[in-house]
Parts: sequence; structure tokens; C-alpha cells
Amino acid sequence: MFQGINDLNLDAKGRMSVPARYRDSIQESCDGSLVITVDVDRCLLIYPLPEWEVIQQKLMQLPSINKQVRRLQRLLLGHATECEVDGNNRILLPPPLRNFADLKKHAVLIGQGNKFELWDQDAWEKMRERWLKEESKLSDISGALETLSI
Amino acid sequence: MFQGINDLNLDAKGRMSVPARYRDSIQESCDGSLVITVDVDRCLLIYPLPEWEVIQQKLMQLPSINKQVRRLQRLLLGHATECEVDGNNRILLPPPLRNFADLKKHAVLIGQGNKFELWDQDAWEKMRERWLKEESKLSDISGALETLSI
DNA sequence: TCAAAAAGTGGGAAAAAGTGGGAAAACATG
DNA sequence: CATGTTTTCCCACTTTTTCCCACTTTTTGA
Repeated sequence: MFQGINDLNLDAKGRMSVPARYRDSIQESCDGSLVITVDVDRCLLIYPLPEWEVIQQKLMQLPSINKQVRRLQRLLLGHATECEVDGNNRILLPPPLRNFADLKKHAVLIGQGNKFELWDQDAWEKMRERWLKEESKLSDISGALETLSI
Repeated sequence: MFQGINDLNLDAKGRMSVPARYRDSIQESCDGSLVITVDVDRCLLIYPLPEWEVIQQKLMQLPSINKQVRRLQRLLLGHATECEVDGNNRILLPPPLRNFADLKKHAVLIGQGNKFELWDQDAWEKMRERWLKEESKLSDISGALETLSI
């Protein structure tokens, strides 16, 4: 179960060091084998390999005659790349994915349950500001959130 | 059950000392394991670990295809960070969270039942003034508040 | 009012994490 | 097949984090 936010720096070679607090958990769940792919919000998604395999199955079972499905398959399956954590607890981000998410030096890694999201720092902060503004404008919530008490 | 308001100072390393009156209760309910996350009002929320786990379950069971749900998950799960009370009864606030709530030296800790809220002092005072003004303008209340008797 | 205890605060040293970069290996190119 | 480029692996240095000690201030109770 991944959660929490981490500011981090990519080095000149495009490597990202895995925050210490997730190391044991990653080692245990996938022995350092991760799968990185893209998200429609222009960030990267990082799954432990076994978790990814579940998602992959689900995606492939969808009816690919459907345009929206086909698009999602192209994005997620098409960009999925397996990466290993190296001896210094870093992962090398493949250049095409790095470009997709517009990752420069400053990045943000966010735990999201079964996966991580990796954002360019500027992009993340802008997005977050937008959400907070929209959230505070909503005078009322609807649907699934109506009974949520935090 | 946490209640009450406390002025407190963060030290240069971003540590906050836990007010003496909550210590026993925190020790008992979670053995010093707390989870800190963010609130849409730009303060931090501090839960005893077992309390947080309930919230976490609720959040993860929501349909993440829903935009508003996804946003809430990103904010709450995405920022949730486990922290331990140290030997001197302090907790170290992670820098990304400290920045989010714009916490400087002077802060305010507010008991809110199953959790605490932690505000920057200036932000808290401004916010409170605003609420009081708005409240006095509203001639009537609606919805969930209609049957409340205080 | 004073002394003892508790709470709050500052800061230093050891350990861990993060970072840069070089050399060897693998790959690609003419 | 030789040469130049990229990739991978690993070493070593720097920075950050963690843990703990000690001092100051506040509270408590006699």
C-alpha cells in the first residue's frame, strides 16, 4: 500500500532514486521489478510488476472495437515499460516516458494505493492548485461522496 | 476524542511538540503512530493510525473513475504520511506537507474529534474571521444543519 | 514563594540516503 | 571489422536524516 508525497530530483542521466520508505515494500512485492506507463493526466504511473499484470489483463479483456477502449489500450499498454531498481536504489526512466510527462529535474512522486504517480513538479503544483480552487467553489457534493465522512 | 485549541511553535527542523494533555490518549490509541495528510482548506489533518485506516478504506472503495473521487484520492491518499512521535514527544512534519500548509514558526493545533487540524497561525486567524463574517450574513441554514440543536 | 518535576527547545554526531561521475560492456554505424 | 556512442554497473563523496543528550522554561504542589 503506497501513500504519501515525495519531492525528488532526477539526475542528469534521468535516474530517480526510490525514497527510502518504500524500499522494503517494493523489494518484497516485486523484487525491484517495476512497470512504468503513462496516465491521461500527463503523469507517469509506476506499478510493481505483479500489480501491473492484473491491470494488463483487465485492459486486454476490454472490447477493443470500442474507440475509447482502443485509445486507452494504446496509451497504457503501448507505453508500459519494465524497469529494474538498480544497486543504488535508483530507477532509470526511459526517455520517451520522461518526455511524455515533461519531466525535468524537479519531480514529485505520489503514492496511490497499488501504484505511484510521478509528476513534473510544476505540473503537479498547478494541477493541485486547480483542484483546491474547484473544491472550495463546490457548495455541495454529489453521488458517491455524499455520505463520506473524513 | 480530541478537542481544544493549542498555540505552538515549530522548531527550525520543522518539529512540533505534542501538547502534554494529548499524550496519554495518543499513546493509548496508536502507540505514537500518526498519519498526517492535507485538507482542501490548506491545513494538515493528523490522525491516529487506526483512525486513518478507516478513512483510507472508505477512500479506496470509492469509484476512481469519478473525477471528483480521483481528485480527493490524489489529495488525501497522495499526501498521507506516517509519522512517529519521537522520544521527546515531538513529531517531524515532512517538508512537502509543511510547505503545503505554509507552516512557519507559529502554528495552531485544533482537536477535531477523531483527528487534529494543524494550521499556520496567520492563516487560521484570517480564516476564522472570514467564517464568522459569512456566518453572520447567512439568515438561514439548510440541509444537514436544519435539525442541529446546540 | 520556592523547589522539584515536567515540558519545551536547541543542537551535535552517527548513520543513512542521495548524488555525481567514471570505466567497462554493449550496441550501433560506416 | 574497427570506431564511436550509448548504456550499465559500481565506487566514492556529499547531504540529509535520525537519534539522543543537555539546557531552558514553565508548571505543579507543598
